[in-house]
Amino acid sequence: MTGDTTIRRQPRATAKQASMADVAQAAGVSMITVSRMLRQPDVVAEATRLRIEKAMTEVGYVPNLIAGGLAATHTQLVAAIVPYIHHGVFADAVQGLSDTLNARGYCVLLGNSGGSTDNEETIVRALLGHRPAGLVIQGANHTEQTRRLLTRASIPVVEMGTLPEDPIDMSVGYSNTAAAVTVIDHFVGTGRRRIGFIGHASQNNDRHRQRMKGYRQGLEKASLPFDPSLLDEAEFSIADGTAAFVRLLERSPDMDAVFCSSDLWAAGAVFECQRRGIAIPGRMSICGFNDQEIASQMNPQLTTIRVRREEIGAIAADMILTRLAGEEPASTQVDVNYEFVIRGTTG
Amino acid sequence: MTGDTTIRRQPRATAKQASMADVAQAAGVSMITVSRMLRQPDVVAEATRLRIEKAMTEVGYVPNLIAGGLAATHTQLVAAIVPYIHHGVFADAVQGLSDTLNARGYCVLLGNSGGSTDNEETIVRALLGHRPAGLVIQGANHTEQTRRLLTRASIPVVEMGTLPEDPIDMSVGYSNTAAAVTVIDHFVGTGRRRIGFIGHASQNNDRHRQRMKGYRQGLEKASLPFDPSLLDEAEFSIADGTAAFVRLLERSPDMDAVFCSSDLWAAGAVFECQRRGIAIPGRMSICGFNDQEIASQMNPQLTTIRVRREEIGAIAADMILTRLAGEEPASTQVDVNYEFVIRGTTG
DNA sequence: TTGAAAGCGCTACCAT
DNA sequence: ATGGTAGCGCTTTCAA
Repeated sequence: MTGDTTIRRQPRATAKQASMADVAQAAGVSMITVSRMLRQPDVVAEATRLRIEKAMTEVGYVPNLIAGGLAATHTQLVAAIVPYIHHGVFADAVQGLSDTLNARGYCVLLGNSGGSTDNEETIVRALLGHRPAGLVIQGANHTEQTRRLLTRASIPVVEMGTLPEDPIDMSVGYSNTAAAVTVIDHFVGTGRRRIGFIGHASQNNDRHRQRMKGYRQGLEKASLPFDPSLLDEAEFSIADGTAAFVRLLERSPDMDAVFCSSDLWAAGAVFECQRRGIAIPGRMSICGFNDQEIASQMNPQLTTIRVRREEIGAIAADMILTRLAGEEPASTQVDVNYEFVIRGTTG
Repeated sequence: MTGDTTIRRQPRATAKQASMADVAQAAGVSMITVSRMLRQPDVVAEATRLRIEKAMTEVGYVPNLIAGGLAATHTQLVAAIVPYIHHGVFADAVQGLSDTLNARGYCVLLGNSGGSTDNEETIVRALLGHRPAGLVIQGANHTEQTRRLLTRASIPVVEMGTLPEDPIDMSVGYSNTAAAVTVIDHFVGTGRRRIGFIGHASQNNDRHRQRMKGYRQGLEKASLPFDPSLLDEAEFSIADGTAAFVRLLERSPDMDAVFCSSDLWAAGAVFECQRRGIAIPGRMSICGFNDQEIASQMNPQLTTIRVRREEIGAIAADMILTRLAGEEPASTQVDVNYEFVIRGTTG
């Protein structure tokens, strides 16, 4: 709180960590042999290896990946950028990414954009500073500058969660538009005519924009009119879903179905119907998106679009890893597809 | 991509990223001036600064933090280790951590332990290799070797989510035991005598162990017998909560209350009661833990223990940051406390 | 206010 | 199978 100027090297006034040189000395070999043992153990003689291993535990050696990264001009880091890590939908993908990467000795450098493309640009720049070996980013909606940074970095990049028309590099996702059309088809097929839509407010959210597009396409297919009063928006919470649903109901009391671009919002709508005694799916048909756990557990169970998010993360990791191994992935634009899960809230 | 031997400075096939030297040259100053401009802009003359800034955008410079970290022997990285990032409870804390850290120019290096202390040790070692400036870790249950690694690293360490008896360094959390006692007191006070408990199977999960301890203390306080047939375990899902609840009910049909060490399990129990027509809270009183969003949104709303998880992450970040600034946090063992939220599932 | 030299701890590239 | 020598791109003294 005070002492701005005085002591400079106090914070890390610490016993130095053991370096590779220490290990080498303790094992009676040269540094490079230690280095090799770490990266290509087979090349080193059995006896030498044992001596080095002993020396390493003796001095408590933890390899300095920073120095290694500098020397090798590539790190063991993969950057992952999502809007919010505390949203289950993104966290699932990061989990899949992290698990796959960890198994191969890579670590995840995490970035949150907060759902803003400007923040995203800032965070991309910050992460790139750490010279990650690859980068995974949610969505395909980025600033021009972000795209430029990513291209210039000349590292493998994966956009996930969508199928971008103009990908930066690789991508893994599914068609949000097609998924939305599937939902509307189902509503129409079960006799619904006044179908509402709850999407996300942000202009930056390409997933929700595409679902909205699918919603409109679905209506057109069925020659149903597009009515803006059947549209509303929410943030990422159950409560917001409830609020949007309530507004919709006030504006359009004849609404007989609602497509929620998130299970949380759909759950909010279902809970509200229960409170008001609105019959589901008799009077109101409700469909969510994502197949988060709540969807299959609540009563009635939610009809929704299932997306295997951890798999998306894992595939993204594999693509990065393949490129880093100097190979080319079998496919650089992977469609993992979605699954329409019909349950109790529609019919 | 070909030419292995010919050209000298072409190790990676890519257009080289601009370096500080490039910026210096473009701006007509020495490298060190560029370096200074980045770290202490006030020291550099206005005119020089402008020239350098222009040069930086011209060449598209992204500072190499790896090189910087090596030279400065400390990085802009803070490691965060949680059991699973896709569990909302942990993701919330990481979000708070990440936001606070990002604002100060630090990035989060993420590690998942998968809930195993052995994995945790592996991941701690891996993350430490990147020489993070600090490290935040969930819980206080670690292997001896992990503790040793963390101590030897001589960086600020924060254990979060509990109040450890024997902290490695700093900590921020709350008393899981006291929270559990509070819940049992409430059950007893509302006339319950056969109180069940659903905890987590893992021996590595100290939070749940402590809640179990609180459960037993609460029973003792009320002179209620401890009955193992009122105990069951679950993994982290609503469905698991349902399953555990069902088993409990079969074993002890006279159970009149259940304390679930996670809102998800409590939700699973509530949903099951709804299916079976068991009256809540009349016949069955149910309490969760965490106050996740579902708790306040479902019908009936869940009685639970509220913990401000994002705040825990933010406080952890602040403690690390304070230490890195060479100061000592006002308190190194912070109790953020919990809040007992009584809602519709008990009474 | 700016600069020159000397590494940070490791790996790449050649030798042996 | 093992080692020597240069750097990787920056920051840290110390000087000017």
